[in-house]
Amino acid sequence: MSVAGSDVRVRFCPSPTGNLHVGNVRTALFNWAYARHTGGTFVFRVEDTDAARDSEESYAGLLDSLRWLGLDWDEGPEVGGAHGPYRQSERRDLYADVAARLREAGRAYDCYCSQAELDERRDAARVAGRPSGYDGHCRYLTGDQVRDYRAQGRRPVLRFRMPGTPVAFTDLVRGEITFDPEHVPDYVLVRASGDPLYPLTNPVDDATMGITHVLRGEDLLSSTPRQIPLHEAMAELGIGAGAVPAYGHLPFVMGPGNRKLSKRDPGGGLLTYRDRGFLPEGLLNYLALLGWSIGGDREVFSLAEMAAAFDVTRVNPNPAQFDLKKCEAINGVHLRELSVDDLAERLVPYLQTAGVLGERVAEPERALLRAATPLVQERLGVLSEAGPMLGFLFVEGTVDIDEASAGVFAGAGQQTLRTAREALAEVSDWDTASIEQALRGALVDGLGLKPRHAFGPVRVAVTGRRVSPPLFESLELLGRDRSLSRLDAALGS
RNA sequence: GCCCUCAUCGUCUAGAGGCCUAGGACGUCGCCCUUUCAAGGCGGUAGCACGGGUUCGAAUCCCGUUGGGGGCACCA
Repeated sequence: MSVAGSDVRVRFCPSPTGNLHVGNVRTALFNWAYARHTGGTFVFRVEDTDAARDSEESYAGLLDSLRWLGLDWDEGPEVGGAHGPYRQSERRDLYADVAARLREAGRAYDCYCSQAELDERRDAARVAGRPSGYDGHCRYLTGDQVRDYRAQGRRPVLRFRMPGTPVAFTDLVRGEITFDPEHVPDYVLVRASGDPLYPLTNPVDDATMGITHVLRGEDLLSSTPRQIPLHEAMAELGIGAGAVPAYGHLPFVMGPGNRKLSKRDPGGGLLTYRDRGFLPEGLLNYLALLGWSIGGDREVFSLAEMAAAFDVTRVNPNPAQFDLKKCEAINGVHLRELSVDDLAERLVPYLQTAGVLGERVAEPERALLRAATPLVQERLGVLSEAGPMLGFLFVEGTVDIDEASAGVFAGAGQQTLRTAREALAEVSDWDTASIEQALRGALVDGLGLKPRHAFGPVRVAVTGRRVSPPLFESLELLGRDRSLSRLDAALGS
Protein backbone atom coordinates (compact mmCIF):
# COMPACT_ATOMS: atom_id res chain seq x y z
CA MET A 1 0.00 0.00 0.00
CA SER A 2 2.45 2.73 0.96
CA VAL A 3 5.66 3.55 -0.79
CA ALA A 4 8.02 3.92 2.12
CA GLY A 5 10.20 6.98 2.02
CA SER A 6 8.38 8.66 -0.85
CA ASP A 7 9.33 12.24 -1.67
CA VAL A 8 5.77 13.46 -1.37
CA ARG A 9 5.44 16.30 1.09
CA VAL A 10 2.01 17.77 1.78
CA ARG A 11 0.85 20.20 4.41
CA PHE A 12 -2.13 21.43 6.32
CA CYS A 13 -1.79 25.08 7.22
CA PRO A 14 -4.76 26.64 9.02
CA SER A 15 -4.68 30.03 10.65
CA PRO A 16 -5.53 30.10 14.35
CA THR A 17 -8.65 32.22 14.11
CA GLY A 18 -11.56 30.53 15.81
CA ASN A 19 -12.16 26.82 15.57
CA LEU A 20 -11.69 24.48 12.67
CA HIS A 21 -14.77 23.83 10.63
CA VAL A 22 -15.61 20.58 8.92
CA GLY A 23 -14.39 21.85 5.56
CA ASN A 24 -10.95 22.47 7.05
CA VAL A 25 -11.03 19.06 8.61
CA ARG A 26 -11.81 17.45 5.26
CA THR A 27 -8.85 19.30 3.72
CA ALA A 28 -6.61 18.09 6.54
CA LEU A 29 -7.92 14.57 6.07
CA PHE A 30 -7.20 14.46 2.35
CA ASN A 31 -3.70 15.81 2.85
CA TRP A 32 -3.08 13.32 5.62
CA ALA A 33 -4.45 10.44 3.54
CA TYR A 34 -2.34 11.41 0.56
CA ALA A 35 0.79 11.49 2.69
CA ARG A 36 0.01 8.15 4.30
CA HIS A 37 -0.94 6.56 1.00
CA THR A 38 2.29 7.58 -0.67
CA GLY A 39 4.52 7.07 2.33
CA GLY A 40 5.29 10.78 2.18
CA THR A 41 5.41 13.44 4.85
CA PHE A 42 2.49 15.31 6.39
CA VAL A 43 3.53 18.76 7.53
CA PHE A 44 1.43 20.80 9.93
CA ARG A 45 2.09 24.51 9.80
CA VAL A 46 0.29 27.35 11.52
CA GLU A 47 -0.29 30.54 9.55
CA ASP A 48 -0.46 33.11 12.30
CA THR A 49 0.56 36.26 10.50
CA ASP A 50 -2.60 38.18 11.25
CA ALA A 51 -1.99 39.40 14.77
CA ALA A 52 -5.37 41.10 14.89
CA ARG A 53 -7.34 37.90 14.45
CA ASP A 54 -5.07 35.12 15.64
CA SER A 55 -5.19 33.89 19.18
CA GLU A 56 -3.16 31.58 21.34
CA GLU A 57 -6.36 29.88 22.40
CA SER A 58 -7.21 29.03 18.81
CA TYR A 59 -3.69 27.75 18.32
CA ALA A 60 -4.08 25.37 21.23
CA GLY A 61 -7.48 24.38 19.90
CA LEU A 62 -5.99 23.53 16.52
CA LEU A 63 -3.51 21.08 18.01
CA ASP A 64 -6.16 19.65 20.27
CA SER A 65 -8.55 19.15 17.37
CA LEU A 66 -6.07 17.40 15.11
CA ARG A 67 -4.96 15.18 17.96
CA TRP A 68 -8.55 14.30 18.77
CA LEU A 69 -9.18 13.45 15.13
CA GLY A 70 -6.14 11.21 15.06
CA LEU A 71 -4.55 12.99 12.11
CA ASP A 72 -0.93 12.72 13.17
CA TRP A 73 1.66 14.97 11.60
CA ASP A 74 5.27 14.17 10.81
CA GLU A 75 6.57 17.72 11.05
CA GLY A 76 5.06 20.66 12.84
CA PRO A 77 4.35 22.14 16.24
CA GLU A 78 5.37 19.97 19.18
CA VAL A 79 6.95 17.30 16.97
CA GLY A 80 9.53 19.53 15.27
CA GLY A 81 11.25 18.69 12.00
CA ALA A 82 14.05 19.83 9.75
CA HIS A 83 12.16 22.75 8.23
CA GLY A 84 10.95 24.54 11.32
CA PRO A 85 9.83 26.60 12.96
CA TYR A 86 6.30 25.71 11.94
CA ARG A 87 4.55 28.84 13.09
CA GLN A 88 4.73 31.74 10.71
CA SER A 89 4.97 34.20 13.56
CA GLU A 90 8.41 32.68 14.22
CA ARG A 91 9.55 32.95 10.63
CA ARG A 92 9.38 36.69 10.09
CA ASP A 93 13.08 37.09 9.38
CA LEU A 94 12.76 34.62 6.53
CA TYR A 95 9.90 36.53 4.94
CA ALA A 96 11.74 39.83 5.29
CA ASP A 97 14.79 38.31 3.66
CA VAL A 98 12.82 36.82 0.75
CA ALA A 99 10.94 40.08 0.25
CA ALA A 100 14.22 42.02 0.11
CA ARG A 101 15.71 39.60 -2.41
CA LEU A 102 12.65 39.73 -4.63
CA ARG A 103 12.79 43.51 -4.51
CA GLU A 104 16.50 43.63 -5.31
CA ALA A 105 16.02 41.26 -8.22
CA GLY A 106 13.23 43.42 -9.61
CA ARG A 107 10.63 40.72 -9.08
CA ALA A 108 8.76 42.94 -6.67
CA TYR A 109 8.40 46.69 -6.42
CA ASP A 110 7.27 49.40 -4.07
CA CYS A 111 3.75 50.66 -4.58
CA TYR A 112 2.72 54.00 -3.15
CA CYS A 113 -0.92 54.00 -4.21
CA SER A 114 -3.29 54.98 -1.43
CA GLN A 115 -6.32 52.94 -0.55
CA ALA A 116 -8.57 55.70 -1.87
CA GLU A 117 -6.75 55.83 -5.21
CA LEU A 118 -6.90 52.08 -5.50
CA ASP A 119 -10.62 52.01 -4.76
CA GLU A 120 -11.35 54.77 -7.23
CA ARG A 121 -9.45 53.17 -10.11
CA ARG A 122 -10.90 49.76 -9.33
CA ASP A 123 -14.45 51.08 -9.42
CA ALA A 124 -13.77 52.86 -12.69
CA ALA A 125 -12.35 49.69 -14.24
CA ARG A 126 -15.32 47.70 -13.10
CA VAL A 127 -17.77 50.16 -14.56
CA ALA A 128 -15.86 50.11 -17.83
CA GLY A 129 -16.09 46.33 -17.90
CA ARG A 130 -12.35 45.90 -17.49
CA PRO A 131 -10.62 43.58 -14.99
CA SER A 132 -10.69 45.21 -11.59
CA GLY A 133 -7.37 44.10 -10.11
CA TYR A 134 -4.37 46.34 -9.53
CA ASP A 135 -3.53 48.32 -12.65
CA GLY A 136 0.23 48.40 -12.36
CA HIS A 137 0.32 52.12 -11.60
CA CYS A 138 3.59 51.97 -9.64
CA ARG A 139 5.36 49.36 -11.73
CA TYR A 140 7.84 51.75 -13.29
CA LEU A 141 8.15 54.80 -11.09
CA THR A 142 10.90 57.31 -11.75
CA GLY A 143 13.22 58.45 -9.01
CA ASP A 144 11.41 61.79 -8.93
CA GLN A 145 8.03 60.20 -8.49
CA VAL A 146 9.33 58.08 -5.63
CA ARG A 147 10.81 61.17 -3.98
CA ASP A 148 7.49 62.98 -4.34
CA TYR A 149 5.54 60.15 -2.79
CA ARG A 150 7.98 59.89 0.08
CA ALA A 151 7.84 63.63 0.57
CA GLN A 152 4.08 63.26 0.92
CA GLY A 153 4.75 60.81 3.72
CA ARG A 154 3.50 57.77 1.85
CA ARG A 155 4.81 54.38 2.96
CA PRO A 156 4.91 51.77 0.19
CA VAL A 157 3.63 48.23 0.12
CA LEU A 158 5.67 45.65 -1.75
CA ARG A 159 4.00 44.18 -4.81
CA PHE A 160 4.98 41.13 -6.77
CA ARG A 161 5.68 41.89 -10.41
CA MET A 162 3.70 39.36 -12.47
CA PRO A 163 5.52 38.19 -15.58
CA GLY A 164 2.76 39.18 -18.00
CA THR A 165 2.41 35.79 -19.62
CA PRO A 166 -0.46 33.31 -19.24
CA VAL A 167 -0.18 30.91 -16.34
CA ALA A 168 -1.26 27.34 -17.01
CA PHE A 169 -1.14 24.40 -14.64
CA THR A 170 -2.63 20.96 -14.32
CA ASP A 171 -4.83 20.83 -11.28
CA LEU A 172 -4.74 17.42 -9.63
CA VAL A 173 -8.50 17.29 -9.33
CA ARG A 174 -9.62 19.59 -12.16
CA GLY A 175 -7.18 19.17 -15.00
CA GLU A 176 -5.78 21.95 -17.20
CA ILE A 177 -6.46 25.50 -16.03
CA THR A 178 -5.20 28.66 -17.69
CA PHE A 179 -5.32 32.27 -16.53
CA ASP A 180 -4.55 35.19 -18.81
CA PRO A 181 -2.23 37.83 -17.38
CA GLU A 182 -4.72 40.70 -17.44
CA HIS A 183 -6.73 38.82 -14.82
CA VAL A 184 -3.85 38.14 -12.50
CA PRO A 185 -2.70 41.51 -11.19
CA ASP A 186 0.42 42.41 -9.27
CA TYR A 187 -0.41 41.69 -5.66
CA VAL A 188 0.78 42.83 -2.26
CA LEU A 189 3.44 40.76 -0.54
CA VAL A 190 4.27 43.05 2.35
CA ARG A 191 2.18 45.66 4.07
CA ALA A 192 3.27 49.26 4.41
CA SER A 193 3.84 48.41 8.06
CA GLY A 194 6.36 45.79 7.03
CA ASP A 195 4.10 42.86 7.96
CA PRO A 196 4.30 40.01 5.44
CA LEU A 197 1.01 38.81 4.00
CA TYR A 198 -0.35 35.43 3.20
CA PRO A 199 0.43 35.67 -0.54
CA LEU A 200 4.09 35.85 0.43
CA THR A 201 4.31 33.69 3.51
CA ASN A 202 2.38 30.75 2.15
CA PRO A 203 4.50 30.18 -0.98
CA VAL A 204 7.71 30.98 0.87
CA ASP A 205 6.93 28.30 3.41
CA ASP A 206 5.82 25.81 0.79
CA ALA A 207 9.08 26.40 -1.08
CA THR A 208 11.37 26.30 1.93
CA MET A 209 9.57 23.33 3.45
CA GLY A 210 9.87 21.42 0.21
CA ILE A 211 6.13 20.94 -0.25
CA THR A 212 5.50 18.90 -3.40
CA HIS A 213 1.70 18.82 -3.46
CA VAL A 214 -0.63 21.55 -2.38
CA LEU A 215 -4.11 20.21 -1.66
CA ARG A 216 -6.38 23.01 -0.50
CA GLY A 217 -9.85 24.42 -0.83
CA GLU A 218 -11.14 25.67 -4.15
CA ASP A 219 -11.36 29.19 -2.77
CA LEU A 220 -7.62 29.34 -3.34
CA LEU A 221 -7.87 28.30 -6.98
CA SER A 222 -7.60 31.82 -8.28
CA SER A 223 -4.59 32.60 -6.15
CA THR A 224 -2.67 29.76 -7.76
CA PRO A 225 -1.71 31.73 -10.91
CA ARG A 226 -0.18 34.31 -8.57
CA GLN A 227 1.75 31.78 -6.58
CA ILE A 228 3.26 29.80 -9.43
CA PRO A 229 5.26 32.78 -10.79
CA LEU A 230 6.37 33.57 -7.25
CA HIS A 231 7.64 30.02 -6.87
CA GLU A 232 9.48 30.38 -10.17
CA ALA A 233 11.02 33.63 -9.04
CA MET A 234 12.15 32.07 -5.78
CA ALA A 235 13.62 29.12 -7.64
CA GLU A 236 15.65 31.50 -9.80
CA LEU A 237 16.92 33.23 -6.70
CA GLY A 238 17.84 29.94 -5.08
CA ILE A 239 15.20 30.15 -2.40
CA GLY A 240 13.69 26.86 -1.33
CA ALA A 241 13.61 23.51 -3.03
CA GLY A 242 13.52 24.97 -6.52
CA ALA A 243 10.41 23.22 -7.78
CA VAL A 244 6.87 24.49 -8.21
CA PRO A 245 4.50 22.26 -6.26
CA ALA A 246 1.61 20.45 -7.92
CA TYR A 247 -1.79 21.85 -6.97
CA GLY A 248 -5.08 20.17 -6.30
CA HIS A 249 -8.12 22.23 -5.38
CA LEU A 250 -10.64 20.39 -3.30
CA PRO A 251 -14.35 21.13 -3.58
CA PHE A 252 -16.08 23.00 -0.81
CA VAL A 253 -18.08 21.41 1.94
CA MET A 254 -21.34 23.33 1.86
CA GLY A 255 -23.78 23.87 4.66
CA PRO A 256 -27.54 23.36 4.58
CA GLY A 257 -29.19 25.18 1.71
CA ASN A 258 -25.94 25.03 -0.23
CA ARG A 259 -24.36 27.93 1.57
CA LYS A 260 -20.67 27.98 2.20
CA LEU A 261 -19.80 26.71 5.63
CA SER A 262 -17.80 29.04 7.78
CA LYS A 263 -16.25 28.57 11.16
CA ARG A 264 -18.77 30.98 12.58
CA ASP A 265 -21.59 28.78 11.34
CA PRO A 266 -23.07 26.93 14.29
CA GLY A 267 -23.28 23.76 12.24
CA GLY A 268 -19.77 24.10 10.91
CA GLY A 269 -17.46 24.05 13.89
CA LEU A 270 -15.62 20.85 14.61
CA LEU A 271 -16.08 21.24 18.35
CA THR A 272 -19.82 21.07 17.96
CA TYR A 273 -19.43 17.61 16.52
CA ARG A 274 -17.11 16.51 19.27
CA ASP A 275 -19.50 17.84 21.89
CA ARG A 276 -22.43 16.05 20.33
CA GLY A 277 -20.55 12.80 20.56
CA PHE A 278 -19.38 12.04 17.08
CA LEU A 279 -16.54 9.57 17.00
CA PRO A 280 -13.47 10.93 15.22
CA GLU A 281 -13.43 7.85 13.00
CA GLY A 282 -17.12 8.32 12.21
CA LEU A 283 -16.85 12.01 11.37
CA LEU A 284 -13.73 11.46 9.30
CA ASN A 285 -15.33 8.56 7.45
CA TYR A 286 -18.30 10.73 6.58
CA LEU A 287 -16.11 13.65 5.54
CA ALA A 288 -14.11 11.36 3.27
CA LEU A 289 -17.33 10.60 1.43
CA LEU A 290 -17.66 14.26 0.53
CA GLY A 291 -15.74 14.37 -2.70
CA TRP A 292 -14.15 10.97 -2.65
CA SER A 293 -15.24 7.35 -2.66
CA ILE A 294 -13.33 4.22 -1.84
CA GLY A 295 -14.83 2.29 -4.72
CA GLY A 296 -17.33 -0.47 -5.09
CA ASP A 297 -20.44 0.16 -3.06
CA ARG A 298 -18.49 0.64 0.15
CA GLU A 299 -19.11 3.61 2.36
CA VAL A 300 -17.89 2.54 5.76
CA PHE A 301 -14.17 2.22 6.25
CA SER A 302 -11.37 2.96 8.69
CA LEU A 303 -8.75 5.66 8.43
CA ALA A 304 -6.18 3.02 7.58
CA GLU A 305 -8.33 1.68 4.77
CA MET A 306 -8.78 5.17 3.45
CA ALA A 307 -5.06 5.81 3.53
CA ALA A 308 -4.44 2.61 1.61
CA ALA A 309 -6.89 3.55 -1.13
CA PHE A 310 -6.69 7.34 -1.34
CA ASP A 311 -5.88 8.98 -4.65
CA VAL A 312 -6.21 12.76 -5.11
CA THR A 313 -6.79 12.49 -8.81
CA ARG A 314 -9.97 10.56 -8.03
CA VAL A 315 -11.43 13.40 -6.03
CA ASN A 316 -14.72 14.70 -7.37
CA PRO A 317 -14.50 18.41 -8.26
CA ASN A 318 -18.04 19.42 -7.39
CA PRO A 319 -18.97 20.89 -4.02
CA ALA A 320 -20.79 18.69 -1.54
CA GLN A 321 -23.47 19.55 0.96
CA PHE A 322 -22.95 18.35 4.50
CA ASP A 323 -25.81 16.06 5.53
CA LEU A 324 -26.08 15.71 9.30
CA LYS A 325 -28.42 12.71 9.09
CA LYS A 326 -26.02 10.72 7.00
CA CYS A 327 -23.10 11.77 9.14
CA GLU A 328 -24.94 10.38 12.15
CA ALA A 329 -25.77 7.17 10.33
CA ILE A 330 -22.14 6.58 9.39
CA ASN A 331 -21.12 7.47 12.93
CA GLY A 332 -23.65 4.97 14.25
CA VAL A 333 -22.08 2.18 12.27
CA HIS A 334 -18.67 2.98 13.74
CA LEU A 335 -20.23 3.20 17.16
CA ARG A 336 -21.66 -0.27 16.86
CA GLU A 337 -18.29 -1.63 15.74
CA LEU A 338 -16.66 -0.50 18.99
CA SER A 339 -15.96 -3.04 21.71
CA VAL A 340 -18.19 -2.67 24.75
CA ASP A 341 -15.32 -1.59 26.99
CA ASP A 342 -14.12 0.95 24.47
CA LEU A 343 -17.58 2.40 24.05
CA ALA A 344 -18.20 2.51 27.80
CA GLU A 345 -14.95 4.41 28.26
CA ARG A 346 -15.84 6.92 25.56
CA LEU A 347 -19.26 7.39 27.09
CA VAL A 348 -17.91 8.54 30.44
CA PRO A 349 -17.25 12.22 29.61
CA TYR A 350 -20.63 12.56 27.93
CA LEU A 351 -22.42 11.05 30.90
CA GLN A 352 -20.50 13.43 33.13
CA THR A 353 -21.56 16.51 31.22
CA ALA A 354 -25.10 15.15 31.22
CA GLY A 355 -24.90 14.96 35.00
CA VAL A 356 -25.45 11.22 35.00
CA LEU A 357 -21.99 10.53 36.34
CA GLY A 358 -19.99 12.72 38.71
CA GLU A 359 -16.45 14.01 38.43
CA ARG A 360 -15.05 10.83 39.92
CA VAL A 361 -16.42 7.58 38.67
CA ALA A 362 -16.16 4.83 41.26
CA GLU A 363 -15.54 1.25 40.23
CA PRO A 364 -19.09 0.01 40.93
CA GLU A 365 -20.45 2.74 38.64
CA ARG A 366 -17.92 1.89 36.00
CA ALA A 367 -18.94 -1.76 36.19
CA LEU A 368 -22.60 -0.82 35.94
CA LEU A 369 -21.82 1.33 32.91
CA ARG A 370 -19.97 -1.52 31.23
CA ALA A 371 -22.92 -3.80 31.91
CA ALA A 372 -25.39 -1.25 30.56
CA THR A 373 -23.42 -0.28 27.47
CA PRO A 374 -24.54 -3.21 25.31
CA LEU A 375 -28.13 -2.12 25.98
CA VAL A 376 -27.60 1.22 24.27
CA GLN A 377 -24.91 0.47 21.74
CA GLU A 378 -27.24 -0.20 18.85
CA ARG A 379 -29.49 2.68 19.85
CA LEU A 380 -26.90 5.45 19.66
CA GLY A 381 -26.13 7.69 16.73
CA VAL A 382 -23.88 9.94 18.79
CA LEU A 383 -22.44 9.51 22.28
CA SER A 384 -24.39 12.35 23.87
CA GLU A 385 -27.60 10.40 23.38
CA ALA A 386 -26.56 7.96 26.09
CA GLY A 387 -27.31 10.33 28.97
CA PRO A 388 -31.09 10.31 28.68
CA MET A 389 -31.09 6.58 27.98
CA LEU A 390 -28.97 5.50 30.91
CA GLY A 391 -29.70 8.16 33.48
CA PHE A 392 -32.28 6.09 35.37
CA LEU A 393 -29.65 3.46 36.24
CA PHE A 394 -27.42 5.88 38.07
CA VAL A 395 -30.08 7.51 40.17
CA GLU A 396 -30.58 6.27 43.72
CA GLY A 397 -34.17 5.79 44.85
CA THR A 398 -36.95 6.93 42.59
CA VAL A 399 -36.76 8.62 39.23
CA ASP A 400 -38.52 11.67 37.90
CA ILE A 401 -41.35 10.56 35.68
CA ASP A 402 -41.46 12.19 32.28
CA GLU A 403 -44.68 14.23 32.31
CA ALA A 404 -45.86 13.12 28.92
CA SER A 405 -45.51 9.49 29.95
CA ALA A 406 -47.22 9.63 33.34
CA GLY A 407 -50.57 8.96 31.74
CA VAL A 408 -49.86 5.25 31.54
CA PHE A 409 -50.34 5.00 35.29
CA ALA A 410 -53.97 5.98 35.10
CA GLY A 411 -56.88 3.58 35.00
CA ALA A 412 -55.90 0.02 34.16
CA GLY A 413 -52.28 1.02 34.60
CA GLN A 414 -52.65 0.81 38.35
CA GLN A 415 -53.67 -2.81 38.24
CA THR A 416 -50.89 -3.58 35.78
CA LEU A 417 -48.33 -2.04 38.09
CA ARG A 418 -49.71 -3.79 41.17
CA THR A 419 -49.66 -7.14 39.43
CA ALA A 420 -46.17 -6.55 38.12
CA ARG A 421 -44.96 -5.55 41.55
CA GLU A 422 -46.37 -8.70 43.13
CA ALA A 423 -44.92 -10.93 40.42
CA LEU A 424 -41.48 -9.34 40.65
CA ALA A 425 -41.47 -9.67 44.43
CA GLU A 426 -41.71 -13.42 43.94
CA VAL A 427 -38.69 -13.67 41.61
CA SER A 428 -35.96 -15.55 43.37
CA ASP A 429 -33.10 -15.28 40.86
CA TRP A 430 -33.02 -11.61 39.82
CA ASP A 431 -31.91 -12.05 36.22
CA THR A 432 -33.28 -11.06 32.84
CA ALA A 433 -34.79 -14.45 32.03
CA SER A 434 -36.56 -14.85 35.35
CA ILE A 435 -37.80 -11.26 35.29
CA GLU A 436 -39.21 -11.69 31.81
CA GLN A 437 -40.82 -14.99 32.74
CA ALA A 438 -42.48 -13.51 35.81
CA LEU A 439 -43.72 -10.39 34.07
CA ARG A 440 -44.96 -12.22 31.02
CA GLY A 441 -46.71 -14.81 33.14
CA ALA A 442 -48.44 -12.27 35.33
CA LEU A 443 -49.32 -9.57 32.81
CA VAL A 444 -49.65 -11.21 29.41
CA ASP A 445 -50.90 -14.62 30.43
CA GLY A 446 -52.50 -13.57 33.73
CA LEU A 447 -54.15 -10.28 32.84
CA GLY A 448 -54.43 -11.08 29.14
CA LEU A 449 -52.71 -7.84 28.15
CA LYS A 450 -50.98 -7.16 24.86
CA PRO A 451 -47.23 -6.97 25.49
CA ARG A 452 -47.05 -3.27 24.69
CA HIS A 453 -49.78 -2.47 27.20
CA ALA A 454 -48.40 -4.83 29.76
CA PHE A 455 -44.85 -3.51 29.85
CA GLY A 456 -45.44 0.14 29.13
CA PRO A 457 -46.44 1.19 32.65
CA VAL A 458 -43.63 -0.85 34.18
CA ARG A 459 -41.13 0.77 31.85
CA VAL A 460 -42.26 4.25 32.76
CA ALA A 461 -42.34 3.50 36.47
CA VAL A 462 -38.83 2.14 36.46
CA THR A 463 -37.03 4.31 33.91
CA GLY A 464 -39.23 7.39 33.99
CA ARG A 465 -39.63 7.33 30.25
CA ARG A 466 -41.73 5.65 27.63
CA VAL A 467 -38.63 4.98 25.57
CA SER A 468 -35.81 3.14 27.27
CA PRO A 469 -33.30 0.38 26.89
CA PRO A 470 -34.77 -3.15 26.93
CA LEU A 471 -36.94 -3.49 30.03
CA PHE A 472 -35.99 -6.86 31.49
CA GLU A 473 -32.28 -6.21 31.15
CA SER A 474 -32.80 -2.79 32.66
CA LEU A 475 -34.61 -4.27 35.64
CA GLU A 476 -31.83 -6.72 36.23
CA LEU A 477 -29.20 -3.99 36.21
CA LEU A 478 -31.31 -1.73 38.40
CA GLY A 479 -31.58 -4.43 41.02
CA ARG A 480 -34.57 -5.76 42.89
CA ASP A 481 -34.78 -3.13 45.60
CA ARG A 482 -34.72 -0.11 43.38
CA SER A 483 -37.05 -1.76 40.89
CA LEU A 484 -39.65 -2.57 43.50
CA SER A 485 -39.46 0.78 45.20
CA ARG A 486 -39.95 2.59 41.91
CA LEU A 487 -43.03 0.49 41.26
CA ASP A 488 -44.24 1.39 44.74
CA ALA A 489 -43.67 5.04 44.06
CA ALA A 490 -45.68 4.84 40.86
CA LEU A 491 -48.48 3.04 42.66
CA GLY A 492 -48.58 5.66 45.33
CA SER A 493 -48.93 8.46 42.85
C1' G B 1 -19.13 43.88 -14.22
C1' C B 2 -14.62 40.76 -15.34
C1' C B 3 -12.06 36.00 -14.61
C1' C B 4 -12.02 31.00 -12.84
C1' U B 5 -14.83 26.83 -11.66
C1' C B 6 -18.88 23.14 -11.01
C1' A B 7 -23.36 20.41 -12.95
C1' U B 8 -26.13 12.06 -12.09
C1' C B 9 -32.29 10.62 -7.28
C1' G B 10 -34.14 15.61 -1.81
C1' U B 11 -28.59 14.73 -0.12
C1' C B 12 -23.61 12.15 -0.78
C1' U B 13 -21.95 9.29 -4.64
C1' A B 14 -20.72 4.90 -8.63
C1' G B 15 -20.05 5.78 -13.74
C1' A B 16 -13.07 6.63 -17.43
C1' G B 17 -18.19 6.06 -25.15
C1' G B 18 -21.34 0.11 -25.71
C1' C B 19 -21.29 -3.69 -19.30
C1' C B 20 -26.91 1.68 -17.90
C1' U B 21 -33.78 -0.64 -18.46
C1' A B 22 -28.16 4.45 -14.56
C1' G B 23 -25.83 0.97 -9.23
C1' G B 24 -25.10 2.02 -3.77
C1' A B 25 -25.81 4.90 0.72
C1' C B 26 -28.53 8.59 3.74
C1' G B 27 -33.51 10.44 3.84
C1' U B 28 -38.48 9.21 3.02
C1' C B 29 -42.76 5.59 2.55
C1' G B 30 -44.60 0.49 3.38
C1' C B 31 -44.00 -4.38 5.41
C1' C B 32 -41.42 -8.05 8.64
C1' C B 33 -39.01 -8.87 13.38
C1' U B 34 -40.29 -6.93 18.28
C1' U B 35 -41.42 -5.51 25.62
C1' U B 36 -40.77 0.69 23.99
C1' C B 37 -37.05 2.97 20.94
C1' A B 38 -33.44 1.51 17.99
C1' A B 39 -30.73 -2.02 15.24
C1' G B 40 -31.63 -5.67 11.46
C1' G B 41 -34.34 -7.79 7.06
C1' C B 42 -37.46 -7.09 2.67
C1' G B 43 -39.78 -3.84 -0.76
C1' G B 44 -41.20 1.06 -2.87
C1' U B 45 -39.99 6.33 -4.11
C1' A B 46 -36.80 9.50 -6.77
C1' G B 47 -31.86 11.46 -10.95
C1' C B 48 -28.09 12.01 -15.91
C1' A B 49 -30.14 20.77 -15.90
C1' C B 50 -31.27 22.40 -21.16
C1' G B 51 -29.93 22.86 -26.46
C1' G B 52 -26.77 21.68 -30.28
C1' G B 53 -22.88 18.78 -32.23
C1' U B 54 -19.01 14.35 -32.72
C1' U B 55 -19.96 8.95 -33.09
C1' C B 56 -22.71 2.99 -35.64
C1' G B 57 -23.51 4.20 -30.32
C1' A B 58 -23.15 9.68 -25.33
C1' A B 59 -24.61 10.18 -18.29
C1' U B 60 -19.60 9.77 -20.27
C1' C B 61 -16.23 13.75 -25.63
C1' C B 62 -16.88 19.09 -27.81
C1' C B 63 -19.61 23.86 -28.06
C1' G B 64 -23.34 26.96 -26.23
C1' U B 65 -27.30 28.23 -22.67
C1' U B 66 -29.08 28.17 -17.86
C1' G B 67 -28.18 27.63 -12.90
C1' G B 68 -24.74 27.17 -8.55
C1' G B 69 -19.93 28.35 -6.27
C1' G B 70 -15.28 31.06 -5.80
C1' G B 71 -12.04 35.18 -6.78
C1' C B 72 -11.12 40.27 -8.35
C1' A B 73 -8.01 43.08 -0.11
C1' C B 74 -2.26 46.44 2.95
C1' C B 75 -7.90 38.76 5.31
C1' A B 76 -6.21 33.89 5.09
